[in-house]
Amino acid sequence: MIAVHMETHQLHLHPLKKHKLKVTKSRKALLQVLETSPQLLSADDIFEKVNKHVASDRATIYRTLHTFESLGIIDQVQLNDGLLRYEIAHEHGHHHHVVCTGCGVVEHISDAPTEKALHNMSKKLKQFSVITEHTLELFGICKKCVPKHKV
Amino acid sequence: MIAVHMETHQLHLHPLKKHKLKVTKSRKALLQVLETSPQLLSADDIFEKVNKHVASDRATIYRTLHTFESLGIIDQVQLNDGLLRYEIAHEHGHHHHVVCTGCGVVEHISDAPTEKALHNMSKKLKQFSVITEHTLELFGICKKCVPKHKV
DNA sequence: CTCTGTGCAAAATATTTGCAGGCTC
DNA sequence: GAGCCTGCAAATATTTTGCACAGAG
Repeated sequence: MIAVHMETHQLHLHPLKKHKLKVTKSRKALLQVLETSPQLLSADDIFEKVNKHVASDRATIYRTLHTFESLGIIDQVQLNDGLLRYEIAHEHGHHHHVVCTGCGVVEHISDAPTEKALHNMSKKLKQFSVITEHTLELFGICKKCVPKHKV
Repeated sequence: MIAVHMETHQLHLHPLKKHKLKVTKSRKALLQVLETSPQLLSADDIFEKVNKHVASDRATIYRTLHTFESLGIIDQVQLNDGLLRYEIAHEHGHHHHVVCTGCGVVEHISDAPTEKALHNMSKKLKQFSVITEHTLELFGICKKCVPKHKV
């Protein structure tokens, strides 16, 4: 148990020290919030959750998010509501999300056949010769939320 | 030529009369702008283009976009910059976009193999049993813009 | 003439920036 | 102690809303 705790602790501090960022309460809390969230969080979601632990300011949250994002500690995701959402950066590179419209829980996906189909399709385009990136997000109802919809 | 012009004219008026909306200068101009644009346009893009033809107000543009969207005359698209963009509603149902990061030109795509791959993938999800929708946008450089990037 | 649509102004929402003081290293 | 971070407040950007008047049907 102690080992597990220490390991988790290391994970929090590591990204900060690695990038020569100062370890502050606000930054630790923000990382903690993102690391433990099963959902993608907006800046305001993060602001509220962080403030349950430590007093912080929206400006600080926004600045911290920018800093972390440009250093690759976290990733931005644009869903269909116009708000930027954030998640801890995945080491495993390219992936997409399935988002529950009931509770917001997120499942990560990385599907070779889909990527291959996209690649094939891109070769058939009339006006384009180079595709540099793509966004793909799925929306559905997770197994825990299905019962609620049946009621 | 006259027939073509009349047909175009009919296309502008038709969606408005069909939904019992009053035909005003602002609405005609907004439809004209969207119909003739090779790009997806933001509210502000539309505001500026409309105002080259007729004097209009941002509030009117926003209200008109909401009205048209809820009646299915136009579609909203969320790209990766947080701004909602609009296009004339396509009769052909489900489709996606390829957007040139150079000039913004858009090509529509509707690819059966990709949709099939997505469908297959959705069956493999651990936490989800129902997928209701998805967003998919590709970004690249169109053939006209490729030379500019080589310079 | 009636009622929808518009312009103007103010409010609401989301994000950014300047500056002085506080905290990490 | 030096310089990065933060809190506060004000600025900016985008979208929404209230209201009185204008214009389409």
